Amino acid sequence: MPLFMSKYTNKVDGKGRVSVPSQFRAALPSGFQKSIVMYQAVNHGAIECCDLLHIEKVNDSLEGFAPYSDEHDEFSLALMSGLTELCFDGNGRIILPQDLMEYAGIMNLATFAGKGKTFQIWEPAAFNRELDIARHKVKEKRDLLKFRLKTTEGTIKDGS
Amino acid sequence: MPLFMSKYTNKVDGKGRVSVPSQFRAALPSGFQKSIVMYQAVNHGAIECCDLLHIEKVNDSLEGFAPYSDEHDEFSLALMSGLTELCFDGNGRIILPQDLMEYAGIMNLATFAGKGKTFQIWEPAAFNRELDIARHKVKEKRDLLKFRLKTTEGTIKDGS
DNA sequence: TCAAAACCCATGGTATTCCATTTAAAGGAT
DNA sequence: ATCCTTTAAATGGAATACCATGGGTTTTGA
Repeated sequence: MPLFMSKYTNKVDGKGRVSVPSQFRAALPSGFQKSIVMYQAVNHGAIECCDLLHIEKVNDSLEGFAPYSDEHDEFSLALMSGLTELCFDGNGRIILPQDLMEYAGIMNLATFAGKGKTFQIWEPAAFNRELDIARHKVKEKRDLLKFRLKTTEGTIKDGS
Repeated sequence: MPLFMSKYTNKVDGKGRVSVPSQFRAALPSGFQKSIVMYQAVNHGAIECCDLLHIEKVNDSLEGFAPYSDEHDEFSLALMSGLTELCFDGNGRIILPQDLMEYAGIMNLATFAGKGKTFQIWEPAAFNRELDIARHKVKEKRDLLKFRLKTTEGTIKDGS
């Protein structure tokens, strides 16, 4: 499974265009390489991004709720209405929506930060601050991370 | 699988015409791109919309009830009699029915909000209020959402 | 006959596509 | 390792196509 990793800072032009790093584009699942989906990150002033396949899985999981239930209504509205699908132009660029740029405080530069199955887009200075904080948190809590091993059956169990 | 996502606010002209966002029209299943079906949202003062294929599936699911049972009677009547099918004009617009506009409190602007397999049409201010509520509910209930993984056989089982 | 709906065309703005240039990375040879 | 060549990626700007919107005209059906 290809993962989003490393970080890249690219320019945002007057139209709001940015090049998505080619490594990130290459990490998109086959059949889903035409676009990415983005939304406000829940815990930070940043843009969170993933591929459309990931969104389809989330949507499928909504079927766990009865179709006319309050929960289905609340989750589908809150999750799906906030999404934006952006297709790449011929050069691998997207146009950042105005509201998301403002939410993240992005002006002329955008930092793409890999997070594994997703990645984020930050205003560069804000990203550096947050990265610093995250590293300190990880130092404190490092013992909490446990490796999980995949068995051949595809199920998951705790490793040693 | 195409999904309705993101949100768009369009004008309603004097004739009650609105452009359905092109992204939503493009998300309609092939063979069902001439019209959409709408009805009063069950839980809110909003218009709920979907494609005709979706309605056919809902209708199929009514066969889970015995043909002359009370439930079959109640559900089929309640769900199907309130539906309105609206065809697009040459520019991708529909004419909102008067009663549904009043039910949703829509005057000059209409907000289209994607919900995955369906979407809703709201009076813009009412939508913003409801979105805020829905987001809070989701934060409280977020543990209820369980990812569901499709197996290669096409059946669905709970994942971890 | 009248109003509502369907159809048609025109416009302005926005988003998409295309091409040209610059910059950076990768590979080979000295 | 250094320099040069080659390729790919990122950037800038212009041309094009699409879409939302407004208005008008014809058709439909009550």
